[in-house]
Amino acid sequence: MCLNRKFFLENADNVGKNLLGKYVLRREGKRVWGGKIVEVEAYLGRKDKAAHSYNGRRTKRTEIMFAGGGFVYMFFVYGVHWQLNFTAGKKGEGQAVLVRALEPVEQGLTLSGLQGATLYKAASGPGKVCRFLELDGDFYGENLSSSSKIWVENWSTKLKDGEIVSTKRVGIDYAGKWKDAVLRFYIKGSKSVSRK
DNA sequence: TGTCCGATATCCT
DNA sequence: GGATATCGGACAT
Repeated sequence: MCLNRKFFLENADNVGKNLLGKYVLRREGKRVWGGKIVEVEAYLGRKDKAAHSYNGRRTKRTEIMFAGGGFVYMFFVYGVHWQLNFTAGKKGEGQAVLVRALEPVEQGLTLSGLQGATLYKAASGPGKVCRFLELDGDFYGENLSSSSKIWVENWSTKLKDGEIVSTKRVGIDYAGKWKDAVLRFYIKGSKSVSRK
């Protein structure tokens, strides 16, 4: 079943944890592929110095963060990489969840001949997620639904607390006290997590 | 394990 | 016009 808007209306830390084990799917013509979400980070919006929406900053780029949960927020970093986020929370809050890593799926879905380490590392980082899913700025603002080119399927049972590892977020040294906030979550033991 | 650095969209002055 | 970025691959050590 495709996750609906309601799923994304909670705060980003809850949405992030709930997304672990769910499946991001992509469709391009007849080809359908995707992966299990195994690593995420939450950005809490206005109060969170690490978030692009910190202090309510609204620009062309951040605007979608304030639309409420359930939209795709794409942005570009380091001159090379796109990043996939899902907006979260209520309208005006500026919350989002960064999708940091996927385990590519094979069952009934097309995968282009990847196996072994190449397979489980194909989307083991936020930049690689976008390369694997063939996402770029054109997906900015996309509505997450099964009639779209990107959506999230709820194929798994809820994870137990013991299966989730929580840590600080990555690459946000500029964020003052917020750089130490425990808002990164990943599935314990997954080979596709970007770093231990 | 550590350092280096790409190549550009977006924001700021 | 200038600075910076929610990273990843390469190569040295």
